[in-house]
Order: sequence, then structure tokens, then C-alpha cells
Amino acid sequence: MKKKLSIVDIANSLNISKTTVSFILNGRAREKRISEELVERVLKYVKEVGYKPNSLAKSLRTGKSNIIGLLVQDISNNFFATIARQIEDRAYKNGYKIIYSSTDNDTQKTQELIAMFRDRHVDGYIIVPPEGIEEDISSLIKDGLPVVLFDRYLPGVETDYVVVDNLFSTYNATRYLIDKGYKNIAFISFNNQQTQMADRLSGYNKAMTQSKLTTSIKEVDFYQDEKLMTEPIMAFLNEHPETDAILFGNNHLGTCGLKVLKKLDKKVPEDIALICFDDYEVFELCNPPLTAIAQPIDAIADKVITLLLNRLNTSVENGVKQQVILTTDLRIRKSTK
Amino acid sequence: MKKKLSIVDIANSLNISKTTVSFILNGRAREKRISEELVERVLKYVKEVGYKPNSLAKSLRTGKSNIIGLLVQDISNNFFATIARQIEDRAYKNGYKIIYSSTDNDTQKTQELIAMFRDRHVDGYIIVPPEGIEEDISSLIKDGLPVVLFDRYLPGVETDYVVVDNLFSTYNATRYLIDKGYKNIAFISFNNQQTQMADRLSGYNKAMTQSKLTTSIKEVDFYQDEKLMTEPIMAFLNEHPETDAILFGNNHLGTCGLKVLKKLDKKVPEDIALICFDDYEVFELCNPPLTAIAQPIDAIADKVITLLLNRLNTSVENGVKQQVILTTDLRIRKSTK
DNA sequence: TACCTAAAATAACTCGATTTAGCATTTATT
DNA sequence: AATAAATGCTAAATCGAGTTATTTTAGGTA
Repeated sequence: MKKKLSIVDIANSLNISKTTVSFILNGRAREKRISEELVERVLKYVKEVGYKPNSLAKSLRTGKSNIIGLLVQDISNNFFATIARQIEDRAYKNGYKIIYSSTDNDTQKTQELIAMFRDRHVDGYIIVPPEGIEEDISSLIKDGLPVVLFDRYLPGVETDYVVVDNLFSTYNATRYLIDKGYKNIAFISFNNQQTQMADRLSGYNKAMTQSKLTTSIKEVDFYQDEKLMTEPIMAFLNEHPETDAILFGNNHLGTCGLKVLKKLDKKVPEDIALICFDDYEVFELCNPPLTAIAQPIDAIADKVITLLLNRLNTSVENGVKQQVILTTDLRIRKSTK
Repeated sequence: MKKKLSIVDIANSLNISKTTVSFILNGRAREKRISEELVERVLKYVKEVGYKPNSLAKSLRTGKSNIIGLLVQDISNNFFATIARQIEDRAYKNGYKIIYSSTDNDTQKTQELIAMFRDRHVDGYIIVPPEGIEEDISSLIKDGLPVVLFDRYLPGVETDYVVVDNLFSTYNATRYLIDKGYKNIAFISFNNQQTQMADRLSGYNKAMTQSKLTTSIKEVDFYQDEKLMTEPIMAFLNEHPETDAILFGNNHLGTCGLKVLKKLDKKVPEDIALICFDDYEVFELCNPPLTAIAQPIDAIADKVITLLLNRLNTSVENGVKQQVILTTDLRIRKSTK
């Protein structure tokens, strides 16, 4: 194994000081009044032998790593995977690498991951925050580290974030169902207090009460295991046979719901109408195709990374945090009459 | 921003040398005959102030990073995302972090990423290799770095890898179609020479020629953009109206195919039968549900990370590389008569 | 008391870069 | 000619650890 060249090797080979090499490689040649001729000689040699500075050493000295830490809830969920992918592309184009992990919405795991990222001198953070992580995020911000949240925000914490207008989205979808004549509309959601879910619930509630309809809400716990997710949904539908429409809180619940309805042999939309928050391939291809509240995935990814790159570039700590609220798109397909 | 504690701060606070602190923290106290009493005092204090060694400095000195580099083709593809997720979990449980990226099957991008990983002193590599990357992989191996490939392998390069029995899988699926009486079976695949695709093609060819049937192969280029993928497929089907069954080379082609058939208003399986390599939610939920060749995702992820962890733990460079070939499962659903 | 040895701890070097402060020359100014 | 300023480059300190080689201390022995 031929050992890697260091800046000292370069300096020695050229009989100059490593300081000079460093200045030249960091584009400070002009500033440091190093002769054109020497600059060229060094650059040529460096290229010739393929020398690449050791970025660990560089990070140790400068405190910068050119790494962005990305914490999503679950990278195997299509919504997060697609966003992660786009963020990754933009990051690379701007000279940043991504180090990522799934939080599983687990507070302790997330704390450990944030600590790990910090430890690695990550330059910026993109986080889909679980509940109870307020302090850790605040601490990052207090220490001047750029943080962008998305999908949900933390009410007590002032930070940049990108979310969609959840409340209006479900309000709008519920109104759509009501206008179609559905009366027993159920909302199936996750049992957690995060803003995105709370807002989706509020939107549903608002539309229902406005129309003087009785709400029917089922909150289930999140599990990776499919059975543990489908069983409570099935139980709920059996207990509420009057249900004529369902609004699902997210794509995961929607697909579980589809499986349940298939098992129960319910016809969509004859027996029951469906709308799901989040859109993806499954909903477009299943039969009938599902009406869905589509989040603007491209725009979310774009805003998130743009916000973070801005923070990273303007080292000035601009106190004003940006809150971006994007709108969703109700894609009407054939799962409603 | 309170600055982070360093080992020197700890040493100073306790009026001892940082060497001693380092020895104690690295479990070499006994070996270095440091008194029980001091060990306890140091550990207690370190815990008290929450000191964590700077891992960059540590990596710089030791050459180890406890980071695994993961290069998949596309993290937003369900197959890779699910495997990535499981690898991530196992890695974390074993004290390793993951740094990942999508290669897009782009050789140059992959080369840059490998260089970047190397540069960051990544301890081990998990790679879904694109074509033309043989030399870079060989170079890693020559330098004693653990590398595990999956999904495909590189014929000229001796390394650990985990793949499925692609040839038999498509042979078997094609036979299944033939036995059902289909005669004009098309194979739609990607236009590349990688082992997994080549083997899938061979399996199809073998079954067809064995039964003296004429093969009908469409190879399309890969694009992220959906339109660019669906158009050639649609063109192919229009040119070959006799086609009574299609075998798709992977999940991406399968979903594109589903969309095309929907547009052409073809009935499955009445007008045309379908089987797709790779299985996932869409195929289970679409109507009719699709017969699919399911790869053993859990087993693949498990084997990959187990192989790598073994290499990482047994610093001995055991020359014998392991090749793991797993079997697939033909999940018969209703997309065939 | 002087000497030796094992135990306990440490000074100094290293990893590979960046950065600060400064040293010779040469050129310009008075 | 003496001094100041500009030019071109570099020695040494630094980041925060791990590691090697060495010193100090305590206790036992002759």
C-alpha cells in the first residue's frame, strides 16, 4: 500500500515550505504575494502526483467539515427518501457531503445522533424533529450552528423550517368529501402530538364541525411491523360500519388502509371513499387510483437545502429565521364518487 | 457558545498528564499500571463534565473513523432504501456510522465518491458498483480496505459480494409463463452490461430457447424522468402487438410498464400477463396484484453488513473472499392467467 | 546509607493540515 | 546613502487526540 502523500512531501519535493504550498492550494497565493511562476509550478506538481489534502486534518484545524447532517424519520419511507435524494444532489453540487440517519421518531436515538454529528464537526443540520428534542435543537442554534427543520416544526423553538399548510390541506380535502355528500367521514392518524399531525387533525375537525358533522377519529401507534398497524385499523372499521369515507393522515397509514380494505373486500369508492395525505406511486397505480393530498416534494427539498446553503455561506448570523409554508395539491382520482 | 472540553482541559483540571487520561479512556489503564484510585477519579470526572473525545483528532491519529461508506445506485429506489435502512440499523448497533450516497450508476461520480470516502478515512465500503469501476475497487482491496459489493459483482475483481441467483430467477419465471401457455413473452430490461441484468437476460433467453420460442427483448436506457422511460416501452408494445406476456427486469421498469399499460388500456392478465423482478408495495396493492420475483431483502442486508463487520473485526486480512448467492421467491399473484 | 526495581506518571513526538508572525531581499522614497 | 515599503517566502504554533520513550516516586534490599 503506497502511503498517501502529505503536504510536507509536496513541499520537500519542490524544496519549498509547506506553508507556501498550503497558501497556494487554498487560493491565497495572490493575497500572500506568491509569484505566479511558483504558483504554477506547485499546481502542476500537485496535479501530476495527484495530491489531495487530508480532509480530516483540515477539518481538525479549521473546524469545518463540508458535511451536512441529515436526520429523517425513516429513509425507507418514499417521502423522505425522495427528499433526501434531492437534498443530496444539491449538496454535492455545492461541495457538501451528506451524512444521514433515520431517527425512527425516537427522541433518545435522535439525541445521540445529534451528538454524533456535532462530534464530527458537521457544518449544518437538516432535521425532521421528533417530539421532545427541543432542547437539543435549541442548543445547536445557540451555538451558532445552522439548522433547518422540515415536515414539522417545534413550536417553542425559533429556527428555519419548511412545512406544508397541513391544516388547510386536510380542511380542504374534508370539505371536498363533504361536498360530495359523504357524512360519516373518519380520520385515521398517528397517535402523536407533532405539529404536522396535530394540524392535519385540526383541519379535519374544522371542516367537520363547520358542517355540523360528527367527527370520527382513530389514532394508531406507529410500528414498522405491518400487522401491528393494520389490526387496529381493521378493528376500527368493524366497529364503525357506518363509515362512508376515510381520510388517512399519511402515506404509511394509507397503504395499510388499502390492505385492510382489500382484506375486508370493501369496494372503493362504492362502499367507502378514500383520500390520503401524501401521494406516491402506489396511489396512482392501485385500483381505483387514490385521491391524494400531494406534498410539493421538489419544492420542499429545494427550499430546505437552499435555506441551509444560505446560512452556511453567509457566515454572518442573521438573526431572522425563515419559516416557509408550502401549499399542497389535492390530486383527485377515482377513490371518491 | 461554551467551547468543547479537550483532553488537556481534563488533565489540567485533575492536575495530571493528558497521557494518563488518554490511557485510562482507552482502557489501557491496567496495561499501563495506573492505580485503581486514579482511574476511578478520572472516569468519574469525565462523566461528570460530559467530556467526549474529538473524533476527528482521534481519526487523524489512529486512521480509524468508525464510519462505513455506503454507495447505492439510488437511495430513493425502494429496494435500495430498504436495504440501506437495515444496514444502517445494524451498523449503529455495532458502533459504526453510515455515510452514504447515490451513484446514479455514474462511473465518474462513483470514483469521486470513493475518493471522498477514502479521504475521510472510512473504515469499510459497501458498494453497488456501476460499470467501469473495477480499478477503483481493486485499488481499495489492494490497500487492505474491506469492501463488500451487492446487487451485482465485478467479474474481474475478487471481493466479497452478496447477490441473488438472477439467472435462475428469470429462467424460473419465464418457465412459469411458458407453462401457462404464453408464447410471445417479452423481456424489458435496462441497457447495461452489469452482471445482474446480464444474468436476468440469460435466464430469460435460456428458458425461451429451451422451449423453442422466439425471444423478444427491449432494452431501454435509464432516466430519472418518467416520460423518457415510458415512451420507449409504449413504442415497443405498439410495435409488438402480439406480445402476450412481459417480464420486467426490475421494479422501476415494472412500475413504468404498469403506467404504460394503464394508458394503453390493456387488461391484465386478459390482454397481457406480467411478471416483475423485485417486489414491493405497489405490486401487492395494484389491481390485479402483480406476480413478482421477490429478492430476500432482509437476508441481503443481513449478509452484507455481517460480512463487512467480520472483515472489520478480524483485522487479519483473510485472503479468502466470500461470495454469497441468495435465492429469490416467485410470488404468484393475479397478473397471470 | 546507598542502590535497585517496580509502579506510576509524564514530556515530547506524531497524525496532516491551517495560520500567525516574521525574516530576508529588493525596490521606492526622501 | 539611509530609510521605508513592498515583495516573496517560511519557521513555528496550533487543532485534539494517541503513542513512545523517559522520568519521578515509593518501597524493598544489602
